[in-house]
Amino acid sequence: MEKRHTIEFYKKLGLKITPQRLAILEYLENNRDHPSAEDIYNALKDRFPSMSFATVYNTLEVLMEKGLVKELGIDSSKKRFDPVVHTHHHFICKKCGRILDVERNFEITIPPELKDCDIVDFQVVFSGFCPNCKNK
Amino acid sequence: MEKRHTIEFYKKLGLKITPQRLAILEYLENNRDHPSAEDIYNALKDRFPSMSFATVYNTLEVLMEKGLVKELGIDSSKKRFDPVVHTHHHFICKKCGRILDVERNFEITIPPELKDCDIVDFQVVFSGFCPNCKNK
DNA sequence: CTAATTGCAAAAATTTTGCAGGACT
DNA sequence: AGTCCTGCAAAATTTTTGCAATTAG
Repeated sequence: MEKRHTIEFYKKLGLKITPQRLAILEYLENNRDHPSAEDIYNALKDRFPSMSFATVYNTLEVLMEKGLVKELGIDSSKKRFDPVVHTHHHFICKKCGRILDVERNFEITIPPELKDCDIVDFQVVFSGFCPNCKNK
Repeated sequence: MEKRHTIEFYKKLGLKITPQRLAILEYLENNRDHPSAEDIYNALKDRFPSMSFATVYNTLEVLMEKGLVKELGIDSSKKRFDPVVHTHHHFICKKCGRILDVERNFEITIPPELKDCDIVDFQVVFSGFCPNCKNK
């Protein structure tokens, strides 16, 4: 897969490169855990003890504006972020909250009751219990 | 449609009937706005000035345990609740947050990458702009 | 009478914001 | 140099919790 969260890519967008942002980019690159803001913060605070939530949220905000990250509303307890922005689908574990990717093409036609809406996107969300949780 | 949020139904589940709960039941009955806890609280505080969030959340909790209400993880800014629990799908407006029901049967087979998961449910979430917001 | 429920208020958890100082181009 | 970014702390939102008083069955 092509690297997208790179310095070059970032510079092209006219964004300033800071060590904190680079670390966030690096953390997100190819990340498939659908981290929350706190996950990102926790993952980086060792290397950047001064890292603040403001920076994490600010960077995520910028990345979302540039289309490099999507906010997920799948986990009702907190926002999760997905650096994989092409259309794909998800599974969420009702017990541990783990979110898995589902890379599949579902043939879905716009339903008639939404004919007056401007549909931008759709996604399928499966829910249930992940392999780790299903036998407990 | 059969009434489900009735006193009889509620009593059968062994739950105590209080005026507050009745008001919440009545508010939810046939509600298609996918209200948040605050929406419910606001809708009822005139009639029940002493109504508290504890009661709203507590009642929703109980209703969820009994399978009469589902928590939606569609609106990433807050939890929304749906008194319509049979399988159906949704559209959310990216601008105003309105959630519309989509009553359709999508033919979706469990994808291979989830073969080791215990899938309980799935739903399709469309997003975009509702009729009110799409031309602004 | 007993156990469940309410309301209040405090706390917890998550996200947003203002602003001064600092870093990037 | 000028603008954007960071970090801190405070605030705003949403949700949860403990507990005493009340109420339903």
